[in-house]
Amino acid sequence: MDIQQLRYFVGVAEAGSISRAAVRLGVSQPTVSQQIQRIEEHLGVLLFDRLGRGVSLTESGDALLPRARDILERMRGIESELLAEVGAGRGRLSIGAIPTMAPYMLPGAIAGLRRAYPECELDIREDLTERLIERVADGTLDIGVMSTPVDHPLIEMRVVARERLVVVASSKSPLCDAGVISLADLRTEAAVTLHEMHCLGRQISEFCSSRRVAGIVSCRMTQIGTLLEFVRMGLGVSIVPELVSRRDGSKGRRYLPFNRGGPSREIAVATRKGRSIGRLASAFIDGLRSHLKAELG
Amino acid sequence: MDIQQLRYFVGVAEAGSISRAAVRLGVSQPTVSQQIQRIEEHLGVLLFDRLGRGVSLTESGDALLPRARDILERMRGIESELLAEVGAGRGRLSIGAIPTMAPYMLPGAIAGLRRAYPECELDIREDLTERLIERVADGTLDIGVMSTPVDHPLIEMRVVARERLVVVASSKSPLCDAGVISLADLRTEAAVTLHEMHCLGRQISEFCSSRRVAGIVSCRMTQIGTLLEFVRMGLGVSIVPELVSRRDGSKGRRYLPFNRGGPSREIAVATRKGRSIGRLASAFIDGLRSHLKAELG
DNA sequence: TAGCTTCCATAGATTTTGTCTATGGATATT
DNA sequence: AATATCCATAGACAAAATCTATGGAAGCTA
Repeated sequence: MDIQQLRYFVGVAEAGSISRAAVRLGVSQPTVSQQIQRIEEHLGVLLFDRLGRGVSLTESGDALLPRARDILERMRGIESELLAEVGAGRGRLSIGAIPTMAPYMLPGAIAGLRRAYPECELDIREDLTERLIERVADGTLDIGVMSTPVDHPLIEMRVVARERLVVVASSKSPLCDAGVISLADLRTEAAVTLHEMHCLGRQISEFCSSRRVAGIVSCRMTQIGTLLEFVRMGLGVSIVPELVSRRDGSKGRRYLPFNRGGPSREIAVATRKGRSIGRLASAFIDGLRSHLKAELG
Repeated sequence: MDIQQLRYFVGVAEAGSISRAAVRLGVSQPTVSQQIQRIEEHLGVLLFDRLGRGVSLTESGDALLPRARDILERMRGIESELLAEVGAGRGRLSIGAIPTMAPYMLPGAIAGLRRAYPECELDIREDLTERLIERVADGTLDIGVMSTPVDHPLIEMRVVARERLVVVASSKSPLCDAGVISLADLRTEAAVTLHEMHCLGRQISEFCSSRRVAGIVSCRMTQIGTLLEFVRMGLGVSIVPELVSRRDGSKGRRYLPFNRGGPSREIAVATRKGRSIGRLASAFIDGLRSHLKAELG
């Protein structure tokens, strides 16, 4: 049984006549006759009594009518509701971010998303780059927020911003007097760095070694928060992303920019290659980009 | 958009792959590909991302899936539910009967109907033959219970029984001694008869005049009940249908059959010509027929 | 009652649509 | 790098929906 046939059936029931229904439906009378016959044959019951002057529903036809109307109604509703629903951003978006970005970027980006699509469901996950890449590749995550470079055949990367790295030191440190840091300043400082399980940790150590800045590394932390505590206690200086400073209300630390050619990292969004970007995902990326633009200039 | 297309869509969504879905659905892979494309074109959105290794739902596809499932479910349900509903006799049956039959026949016939189809809705109406015929002809009534003859181009009559008419007299009447009445007996009796607005009234008066029995008609009643009261009070004898006697618990009256060649009336069911007889209507007619057979022999 | 109109069903032609086979290009898998 | 898998396209074929033309039955009108 076919949608078209149901349409004809309802048409005939409402018109009370096959030929009148045919006119309304914009087809020829035999067409309607034949399709009605086909439904009747398919169901094995007569749906209309042919009365010479039009037709009238039989008991079975009467039972079918509301169901047919219902289905047609739903079919009609599909398109508009579908677009409305997608447009309203109902639906789920799963986002992953690396630990050195999540706390500093997601809240701002998500605030923008929620403003545009209040009804969306979000699923947030924090994990290391490699794990995030796997999840995006296998479809578990829609979006991964991380740093470049990432090389995976199934992953497409979109760079949304660049974030400078800055030096953080105890307020009592003599480095603070300079106001601006040059690479040479760091050679003599004790340093507290992030563990290399984090891509940020690797980026910093690569940067330092490439510039021949082999500071005295005393500790490898797994969280930026811990790192900051060590710095405050004067156990060394460190290098952290610029956004960390925006969030730090403590008086015990000072953040010092590099003078020029200082290190930075790219903030990028990873998606599954070939997969279309939904409106939610798209809105999130936009929100992230504009949030970072506002914060980082 | 087509049911078949929705079926393919759901199939692909469940299989996660067009070719696997094609196998499950028992059609070729290009068939499914093409129909999916057709829906996408029709809706103007992509429903699947082609990932090289199978496909996966887009945001829009995800929104469509539950609706598509819903519609398919309802389509699948139509046939079985329809037959079940009609089979269960859910639905309405409107019955009309003439006043000289309704109280004596409908209760018994309807009892049988309700036993078979407890869920049916009944709409009972009592009216004179002419009015009933109109209602049946225009479809307001499904069934009319009345007596022959009826001649109307849109009405089909089914005789279901024949009912003898009997004489009713006061217990004190000398007629009671005979036990069986001959026509000659009536010539000398005062008679109370039914108004000729009732077909029964006309039938009786025709019968009498054709047999040259011109009784002394003292009154024309519009209800059999009233008639019986007059008889009990000894104001005359009357002729009533046999079934009336079955219902009469009073000691004040006696019912006396005619000896032979006595009057009778046909009990018939009127339906709209060309209109199919539903299960409820059919069950009612059967119930009426068997009830009358039991009561009248 | 005769004639006209309306209405539905049927038949055959035509077009549209659904489906198939064959094939090519793109993407994983070994 | 070779192979296998998967989806898209093209062309052929078959099924179906639809159309026009026509016939028969039933109401309406004079």
